[in-house]
Amino acid sequence: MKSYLKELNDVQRQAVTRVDGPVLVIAGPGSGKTRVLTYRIAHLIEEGVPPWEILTLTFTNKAAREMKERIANVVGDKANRVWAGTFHSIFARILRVESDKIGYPSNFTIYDSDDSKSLINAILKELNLDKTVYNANAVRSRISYAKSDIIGPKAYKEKEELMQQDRMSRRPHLHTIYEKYVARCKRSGAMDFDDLLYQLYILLYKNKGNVLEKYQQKFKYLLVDEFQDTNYLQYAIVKKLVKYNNSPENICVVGDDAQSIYAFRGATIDNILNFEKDFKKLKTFKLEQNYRSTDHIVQAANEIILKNKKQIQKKIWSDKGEGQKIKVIKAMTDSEEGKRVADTIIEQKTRYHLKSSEIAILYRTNAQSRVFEEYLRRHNILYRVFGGQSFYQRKEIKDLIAYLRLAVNPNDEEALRRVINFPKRGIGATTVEKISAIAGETDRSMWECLEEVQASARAKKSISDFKKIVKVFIERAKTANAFELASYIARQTSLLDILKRDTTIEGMGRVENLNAMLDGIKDFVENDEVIEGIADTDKSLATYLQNIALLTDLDDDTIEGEYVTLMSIHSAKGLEFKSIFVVGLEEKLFPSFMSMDSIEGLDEERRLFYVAITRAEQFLTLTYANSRYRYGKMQYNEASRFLEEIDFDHLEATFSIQRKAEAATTGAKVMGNFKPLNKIANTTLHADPATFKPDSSDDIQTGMKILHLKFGEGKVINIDGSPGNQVATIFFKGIDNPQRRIMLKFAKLQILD
DNA sequence: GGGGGCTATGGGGGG
DNA sequence: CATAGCCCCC
Repeated sequence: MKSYLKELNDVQRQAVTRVDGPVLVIAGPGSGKTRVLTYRIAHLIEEGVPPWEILTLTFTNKAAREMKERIANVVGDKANRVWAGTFHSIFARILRVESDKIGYPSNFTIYDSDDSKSLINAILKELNLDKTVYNANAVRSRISYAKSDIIGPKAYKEKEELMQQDRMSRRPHLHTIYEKYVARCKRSGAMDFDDLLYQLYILLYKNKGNVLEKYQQKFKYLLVDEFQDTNYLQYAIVKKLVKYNNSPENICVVGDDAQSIYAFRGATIDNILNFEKDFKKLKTFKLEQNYRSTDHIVQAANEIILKNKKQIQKKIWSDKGEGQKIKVIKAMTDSEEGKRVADTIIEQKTRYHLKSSEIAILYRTNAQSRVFEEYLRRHNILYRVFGGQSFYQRKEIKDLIAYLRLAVNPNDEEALRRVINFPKRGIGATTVEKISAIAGETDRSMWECLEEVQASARAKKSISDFKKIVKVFIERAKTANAFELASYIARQTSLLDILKRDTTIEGMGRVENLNAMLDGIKDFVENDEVIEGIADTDKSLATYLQNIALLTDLDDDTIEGEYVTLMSIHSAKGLEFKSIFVVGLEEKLFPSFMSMDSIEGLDEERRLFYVAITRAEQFLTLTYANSRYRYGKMQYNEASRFLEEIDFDHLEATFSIQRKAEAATTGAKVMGNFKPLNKIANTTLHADPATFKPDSSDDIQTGMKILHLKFGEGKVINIDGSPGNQVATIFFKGIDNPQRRIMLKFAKLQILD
């Protein structure tokens, strides 16, 4: 047996060595999914498959990069020639080569979501539609859904169901916006994120020049990671590539329905379910052993996911021992939550010698990071925040990028609008709208009709000056490399000088950012390492721009070191840490108020919670705050229902005792919120003064069941304070504020057992 | 056309 | 709280 096969368990090995025909791997968290994928690719190569005939599609660049590294560990340099990347980046690469077949230039611009939104807002204005009703985000997600279901503007209009929904949500003109949006992207030579998939599908579907057969031949083996997060469109493309007459159907998909957390961008679990129908010769493997977490964590995860309706039956298990119980921290305010988490991190670092890099704080929304940053800074703990605004979304960076985009593709309207009057050159909103109107009437890009506008002599002069400098950029782009051009533009447009005038700390940060951007471009140009095969050796500015459009700051692995990781749960998927803090476990925050009104929405939130806790190897801490600042207002929150869904046995004593008592008085572990008790339960044992015999306070110890003359039966949770002044924290079930602090030297307590 | 200051509004996850 | 949009004045 090949040595790498010995590193696999039986099921993993079967999944790796079954190379021909369709394979589905259902992989629970921590079950060695990446190992199976990478070893499978390595095995294919060892069996003689040329690496460039293998296509691996992932969701993040990070996953793709990691996979290549791990394949290289087994097969060496050949790993570089495997096609491995995100759906978006691989498809963008193909579209760059084939775009002429669907009427796009090869130097097409990729619109990010800000570009899409601003285009939608421009269209709303032109159509005179109320932007509170036609909210740009809502419109964008509607268009995105349509594309993900392969419904173009024309088909959209003909689908009565969709039109009905739009009328119901008082957005009857949505299809018009969609139609205009698509037209505007086209005439700008731009594709949004969904287009990278949608247009590739169109390319394969139209099959001009037998481009479909070309890629069916090219990619003999296909692998898809995180298959549960694919949408209808992605699956349709995959099928186009591997399902045809006499196809060997060499496709392997890996996924876990329980970790599907991207329904909001069109992902559907149906793809896993349909997979079995679409590929009759399918062989399914289930990876159920968890190699990551200790048992309390694994079992808690199992219990939680059971609450969901739809799922593929599986039971995840671990042989790592029962491990630590899950700690629950209840804080009064968000600020206290931050403090207690920082304190706990210090404690874990000293008591268990955890390194910062082994710890992560995970939250539902990126906005929650601030308090944790504050307290970590106070404690001098290094941290790094992922997500939120990425480097390339900063204003100063986007401004420079907009000029670069124009130099590559002057039809790019969003770029043009962004910089036509920045820095100020006297082309105001009125003039821009006039240009836009001409463009709309004649269906050309704004760039093409710049000088046809009726305006004051001064405005016309400004416009022709603007056109002149952009033309210079376009010319230079043909000969100069990306770095030379970018530096030239930064100087010529005085972007850098303007920033330098701002001497505030933020202003200086912006100068640094712009310089860092220039350095980044320099790196891109000067990195002349040529990797044989398909690896990117294209140093053109167009390629650079398309690359960075698809980067997130999760992909920035240049910063290495000892820091605590702060990120959203979504971006933590696929990662693991010794110690995980899942924070902000409150109703309306997690689960999010946006998802609370439907079962499907709640189920997805629950899967998200499942993903969150299964990131932990040894320590899991769940926290919530009674009140927190949100949108500048104080909000009062109940603890998340998800906390209730974990069996008490997996929780640390304090919290589980409290919860047990509450469950006893409320009658059940019902779904919903647990509020402070306000009734005295009739089951509570009250002390009878006649038979009450207090024991000596010196004998009271943590964990004892005791009887108190006034409060009744209780359990000692903790004893602290200096000798002679000891204070016991006792939980009395069935009274208001059940947790009481009692001075032992005065207390009259009878020990029950 | 440009700039400052005020008010209203939205508010999630990401490629 | 952050941002967009508006009004007003230069």
